[in-house]
Amino acid sequence: MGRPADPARRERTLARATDYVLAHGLGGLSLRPLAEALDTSPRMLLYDFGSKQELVAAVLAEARRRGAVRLAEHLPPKTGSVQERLRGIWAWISADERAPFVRLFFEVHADGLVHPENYPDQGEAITDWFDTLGAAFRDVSTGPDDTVTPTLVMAVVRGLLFDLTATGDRHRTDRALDRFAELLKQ
Amino acid sequence: MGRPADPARRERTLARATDYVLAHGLGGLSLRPLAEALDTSPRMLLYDFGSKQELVAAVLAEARRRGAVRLAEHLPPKTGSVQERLRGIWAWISADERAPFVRLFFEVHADGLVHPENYPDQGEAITDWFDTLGAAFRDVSTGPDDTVTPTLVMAVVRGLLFDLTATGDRHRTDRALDRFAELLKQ
DNA sequence: TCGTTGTTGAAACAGTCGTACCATATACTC
DNA sequence: GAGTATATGGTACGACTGTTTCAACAACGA
Repeated sequence: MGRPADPARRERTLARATDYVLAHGLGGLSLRPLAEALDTSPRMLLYDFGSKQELVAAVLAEARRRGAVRLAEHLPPKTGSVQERLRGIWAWISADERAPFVRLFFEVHADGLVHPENYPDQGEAITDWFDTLGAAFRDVSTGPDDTVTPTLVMAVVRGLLFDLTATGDRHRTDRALDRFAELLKQ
Repeated sequence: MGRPADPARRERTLARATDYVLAHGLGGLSLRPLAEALDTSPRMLLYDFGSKQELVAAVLAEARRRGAVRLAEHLPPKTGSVQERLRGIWAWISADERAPFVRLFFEVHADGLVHPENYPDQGEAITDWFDTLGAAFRDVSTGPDDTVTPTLVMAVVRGLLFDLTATGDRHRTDRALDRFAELLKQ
């Protein structure tokens, strides 16, 4: 009895809110401008998500879900040399289309350093790449439980992403990755 | 004639404000709490710095100045193997005492990605390590103008710092750096 | 039609923000 | 003392924040 609930509205809003956050960042996020960009009202955002904090949590979960999907779509190729695979990962993650994700990634990390209490699973966001990467670089690992190789590979990727996003120097960062690939081969 | 100006007050305030920002981060910085912690008033902060934006700029400049001094005090030892030098840099930069600097570093970078217009010299903060590092790792460089080696070394350090600050896993990150040092030696 | 449940708008609340204005106090020269 | 420049307190403004409150409307079953 009574009017039927419309769960699709929340999903629609969540999707568009995630777009908005990816485009504008988390830092200055405010309900009123967000609502206006989404053709809704702060009233409805709170109605659907309870509070701003819960909305942000939902948006971050959605962003991570999207990232995982995109990654799964891309990673399959396990063929080729170590260099080719490494270059493939770098080319993908450093492409302009990934820039909003990368930006949000860095923003969340930085905010997590100041307010760790808001990000109870910050560590997982780092280490959950390891299963995937460990498999992709099994031939240069020291063993099946080797976490050091994925750690180093991801550190290089993240460090170069940091450099690239700050300096915009594509040529230099590309060459540094090539250099690392050569070192790894030996 | 008239009351003499007291430039020392501004300097004192700047020093304490920098301490405060290093302790509390840039994100939620607000004049009133800052002033209270510094035993002054928002009125005086604006009197000395003109605006919040200029205050922040002054604080960031001061923080960078301090970091450069600390680095200069530490780096001199150019002796030892590549591994020893690399481990020395890592041990120093990843020490707990450097945590506030590292945190602010990541925070500024993330904010710079969202508001590039506020950080006209973001790139320099990355590349001005190169002269120092290029000299320190000359023996593994391909030439005197090699920017690839410093780029890769700093990427590893920053990437592992990212990992360490997010996961707190000292053991794994230390071992990853050792692994990189071995690769670099060959 | 009525009761019930979900949805939505408008407005207000209590708070914080950076900043400006106005008066006053302080420390100096003459 | 007067004159003058710096230093400071107090206060208020206008714009914003997340959130709440109250009312109305919409869609359904009985």
